[in-house]
Amino acid sequence: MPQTSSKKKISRNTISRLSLYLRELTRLEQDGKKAISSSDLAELTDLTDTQVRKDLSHFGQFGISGTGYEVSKLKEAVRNILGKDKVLDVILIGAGNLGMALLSYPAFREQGFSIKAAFDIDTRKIGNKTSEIEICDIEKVQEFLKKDKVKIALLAVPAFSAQKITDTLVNCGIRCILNFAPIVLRVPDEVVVSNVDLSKELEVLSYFLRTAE
Amino acid sequence: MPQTSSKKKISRNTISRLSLYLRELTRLEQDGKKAISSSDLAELTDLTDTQVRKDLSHFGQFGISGTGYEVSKLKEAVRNILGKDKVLDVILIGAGNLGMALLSYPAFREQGFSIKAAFDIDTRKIGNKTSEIEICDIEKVQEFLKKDKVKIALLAVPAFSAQKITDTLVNCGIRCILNFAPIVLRVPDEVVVSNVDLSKELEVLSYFLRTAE
DNA sequence: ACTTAATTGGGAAAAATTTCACAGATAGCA
DNA sequence: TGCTATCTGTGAAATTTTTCCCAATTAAGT
Ligand SMILES: NC(=O)c1ccc[n+]([C@@H]2O[C@H](COP(=O)([O-])OP(=O)(O)OC[C@H]3O[C@@H](n4cnc5c(N)ncnc54)[C@H](O)[C@@H]3O)[C@@H](O)[C@H]2O)c1
Ligand SMILES: NC(=O)c1ccc[n+]([C@@H]2O[C@H](COP(=O)([O-])OP(=O)(O)OC[C@H]3O[C@@H](n4cnc5c(N)ncnc54)[C@H](O)[C@@H]3O)[C@@H](O)[C@H]2O)c1
Repeated sequence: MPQTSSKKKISRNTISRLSLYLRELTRLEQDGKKAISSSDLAELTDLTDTQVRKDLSHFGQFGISGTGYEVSKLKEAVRNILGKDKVLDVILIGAGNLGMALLSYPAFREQGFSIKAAFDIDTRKIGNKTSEIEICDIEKVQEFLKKDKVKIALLAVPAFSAQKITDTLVNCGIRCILNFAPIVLRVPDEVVVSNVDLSKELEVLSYFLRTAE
Repeated sequence: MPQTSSKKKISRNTISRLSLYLRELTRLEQDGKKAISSSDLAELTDLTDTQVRKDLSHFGQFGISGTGYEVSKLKEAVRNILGKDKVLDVILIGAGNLGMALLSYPAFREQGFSIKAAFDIDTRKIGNKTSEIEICDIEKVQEFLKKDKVKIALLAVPAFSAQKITDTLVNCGIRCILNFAPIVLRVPDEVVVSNVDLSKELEVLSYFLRTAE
């Protein structure tokens, strides 16, 4: 309702596709490519040229009729749309098998995400250090968020404790959660959750495998 | 075009939601709940009651007017729709940080997925054993798939080698790929790919964080 | 047996998303 | 300069997805 900005609402799928464009544009720039057409970008992302143009058109005009898009200019534009002009700080909750994989994934930092802190409840893990990040006691997360206004949390704890932690995080100012636990989190309207649900993905594959036969 | 089965095409999103229903129904059954209404199931999955009923209606009539759904009956029905009446065999390609997390995740087996084999190219990893699964030389994957007709692969290799491995896997009969590498895979029409793209998810959160301000 | 309340299934309407189609812009070349 | 190729941006149309709505069904209470 209080849509502060003047823009119309953009769907999550549109934003997901922008992320794909950004990835390809980054590669193209590294490869020294100067210009690209919507149909070539569509080819790279397995979409259609009109889809590409329509997606971009929600945010402005970035191309030149007859010529296409300048790679580095479009890349910057998409980066800005996605809010990647600044480094994006995140915290990690749960340094188990999955959490540790996330912590030691160098591409996050390269892509402008910075894991500022990691928290766990297991005393055997607290104090360990990986990739410059020390794992802290989950009890300290409240205190941490009072000082460091991180807005995004990666949630990699077991399902049974995910909701409780979520409530704490939201209370401490977390506004976005990337949730790996197989549970539908309850959050206030202003908090955004993305779910990474591997069982769901496998079941989708299972369904299509079955129906293809 | 050659739509073998008589059914109309069901969207991926519908199937994703069925997976959510299945998860909740499984919990409800474990908790001893006998019956549930579409609106209660919607509440649990953060959807609407009409969405739940419409999704199910594509596959038959599972409820009783005025009463709702019998939990165990609906659970079985959804399980069958998703092809989970049989154990689903998968292989893992790439036993790095992420691959090892997948390998040691017990919930997959509990949910009817079975990792039959794991493959890597790194000689330091080949021969190691985790959760009863020995990591094999990737060179052996072709041979393995000749004997074991596994149809689903979890692909957790670096992006630069993902396409090449994919071509091999598809040649050897793999029909579904759960891809963790940040790349759009090229596959023939009959092969289904699901992408788990964490950077994409984070960028979606970044966008919504920015626009919420 | 009758009434009331709850609930499904599915056609119809509404909303959202994708695709179509084309005017207008640009570059290359004769 | 004029012609042709190409390509964008965007309303309009088509398609897909979601929501609305209600007749029909069931259970429970009186
Ligand atoms: N590992 C996988 O491949 C995989 C796949 C799909 C989904 N998941 C999901 O991801 C989540 C994490 O999986 P995992 O394999 O890393 O599990 P894990 O058990 O290895 O790690 C969970 C970690 O969370 C910590 N923890 C528990 N309660 C906590 C709390 N209240 N506060 C802070 N930390 C807490 C534990 O000490 C542990 O270190 C789970 O919800 C799991 O279902 C994992
Ligand atoms: N770790 C994360 O948190 C994370 C997050 C997002 C995406 N990803 C993606 O998931 C994939 C795996 O990530 P990771 O962190 O496990 O990387 P990793 O480097 O730890 O592991 C990759 C593994 O693949 C193996 N490999 C390389 N080429 C191979 C080949 N041709 N055949 C078989 N095995 C091969 C390597 O030996 C290594 O063991 C990557 O594409 C990465 O971009 C990882």
